Amino acid sequence: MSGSRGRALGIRGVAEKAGVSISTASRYLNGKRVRPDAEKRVAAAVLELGYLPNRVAQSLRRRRTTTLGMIIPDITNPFFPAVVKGVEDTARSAGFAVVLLNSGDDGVRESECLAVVHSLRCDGLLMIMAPLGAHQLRRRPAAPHELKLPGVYIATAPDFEADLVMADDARAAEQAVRHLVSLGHERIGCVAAESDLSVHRNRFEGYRSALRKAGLPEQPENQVRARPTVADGYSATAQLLARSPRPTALFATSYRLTIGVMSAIESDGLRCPEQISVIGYDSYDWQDVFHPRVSVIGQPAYLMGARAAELLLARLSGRKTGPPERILLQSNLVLRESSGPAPRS
Amino acid sequence: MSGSRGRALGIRGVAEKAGVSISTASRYLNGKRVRPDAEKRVAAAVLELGYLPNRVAQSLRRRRTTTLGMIIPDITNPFFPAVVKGVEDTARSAGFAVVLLNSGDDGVRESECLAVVHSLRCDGLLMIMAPLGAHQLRRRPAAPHELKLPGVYIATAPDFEADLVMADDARAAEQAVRHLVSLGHERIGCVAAESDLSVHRNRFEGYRSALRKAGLPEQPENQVRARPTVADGYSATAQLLARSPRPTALFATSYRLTIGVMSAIESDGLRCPEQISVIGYDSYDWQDVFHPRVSVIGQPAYLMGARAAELLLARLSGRKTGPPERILLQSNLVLRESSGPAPRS
DNA sequence: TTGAAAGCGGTACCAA
DNA sequence: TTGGTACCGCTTTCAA
Repeated sequence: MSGSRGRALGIRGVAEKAGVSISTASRYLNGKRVRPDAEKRVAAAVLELGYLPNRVAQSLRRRRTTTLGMIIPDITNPFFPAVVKGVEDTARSAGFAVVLLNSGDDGVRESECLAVVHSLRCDGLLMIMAPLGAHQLRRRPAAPHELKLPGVYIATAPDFEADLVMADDARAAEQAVRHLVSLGHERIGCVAAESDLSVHRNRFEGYRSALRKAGLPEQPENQVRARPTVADGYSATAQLLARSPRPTALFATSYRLTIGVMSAIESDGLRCPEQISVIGYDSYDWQDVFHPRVSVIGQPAYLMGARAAELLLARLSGRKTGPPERILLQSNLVLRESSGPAPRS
Repeated sequence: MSGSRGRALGIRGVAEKAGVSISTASRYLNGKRVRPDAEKRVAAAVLELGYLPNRVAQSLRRRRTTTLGMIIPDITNPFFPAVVKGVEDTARSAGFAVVLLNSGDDGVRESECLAVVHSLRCDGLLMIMAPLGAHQLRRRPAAPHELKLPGVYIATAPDFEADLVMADDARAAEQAVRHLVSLGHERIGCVAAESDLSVHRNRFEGYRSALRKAGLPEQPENQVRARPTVADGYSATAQLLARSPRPTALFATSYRLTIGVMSAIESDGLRCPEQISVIGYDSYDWQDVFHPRVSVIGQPAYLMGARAAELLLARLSGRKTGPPERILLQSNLVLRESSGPAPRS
């Protein structure tokens, strides 16, 4: 009746009830051939006892846990859930469970997370680096590659060779700004995340590159860096808006910054896109319905997670060998209504 | 130099290098008293070897994994990340890691998740039930309480006694609708999640209760149920809006439904709140900046996760005993601009 | 094919 | 206090 009455007996109990040796039970459970009648008896015993193998014991013996660690800055940032989902879905299809750790945008906590993953003996690691203090990673506990822990980095590249899945940030940013240029904007500001992560550097470079290619001046006075929070995005934008002449378009390099930018624009009583255009980062369904409908660069978040997990799994199974791979996924420009023609001066 | 060169020797290696027995090394590592010089030598060996205890082995022997399973419908629904964070933060402070599983709103997958948690021998379970097919939970693998797996439910109550952390959905919904009434609305529609989960039932009941207490008619023609997706929220709302006379206010019982409702309203060319008011569910920072600024009921998501984890941890440690506890947390009505006076007919 | 037995890396009991 | 050792539950030789 019940699947787990009394103390769990383990495989020993199954073997006894089936009248076979532990070895035979184990073999059956692992899909190896056993004599037909034994097969039936073991199967029956398993069912009756509601037996589920103890993965802790399996892990100890097999020296693999079929478990993946995933370290992310903060699940509360809406970009991450989709990549986590991508990871989880593909990991689970392969029988792997994932342990999720939030580093809290903090380099030292990130190191602690790494220690947990190591201590748990996860077979592999999916890592999205923290924006602040990522350099800490180079201290003890060591970086993944020093731990010889198979790992793939997501979204942002570490400063050593490693498997990596990232979006084409520079290209996408450049395209976004080029679009602004094509709309007639000449003073294009940038509210950039203050971070030494490659993601953010690349986005900023994409912005500058677009300016350059368009023959527009460097305009450092229209660029400002901010910690990637709504509040800091707001004040950074307020600064920019105070300039005279002020920019007619703004590019924000992260989700929270985008919210901050829009908020500051509204506070200033500016109409978007009539008086000022903006293109932000990361795309969500609510943006299709709330105003101003903000134009953004959308990242293939789910896919990034899925591809990263696939690569890691392939590495673990030995299906894939060779030098570190770098997978570049395409972002796409989602044009909504916050980007319009430059106002005539 | 390196923390993990060559094959890991384990505690055995530490003991050897320190010139003590394995037992002594183990004792030291577990904070028990050992003779002072041994203490120093072991500490040095640990450092030099970069030794980190193998939690798999510890778990097998101690029969506890210091690991929590957490099953949620879909991390991609923005309500969940905050509760996950609450869980993770408090779990980690207590030395617990959390394994995150998405049930995908699907009852049978939810059962599989449960099997994984069981197989992994997680010490406890945090469960947010899936909206669809939750009844499946009563099949094999059994429900948590049948597995004798300590667990606390979050957000929605199972149909048996269990530790539980939930928001005061009925009260909050009633308050929201009462507010609409106080604004002069009489035809108040409800776009309710089609689900037998207690969360959703309670919200709907809160709505009806407010109507009743206000002496307003039942108006079933203004109520519609929809699967909790943006698309279904949209079409359900479209239906409601086609009625004549149409409702002057709408209450949506979930986040995605709220988006769908706003979208349908806009498609109909209705101005909100001038022509129609709405109060939705779940509060996010972007709602303060994008229009219409939607009024919603905000749940204490992070706190729900944190309290649930606390309770579970207390249960595991034996600090807390006794009958199932039911923790009720307060939601709050966030009035923004989508709720205004009823239009004069 | 099958069963006995040796571990996997720790913990904890027991005698010294 | 310390060291020797059985054991946690399962996998995997190895010999029969």
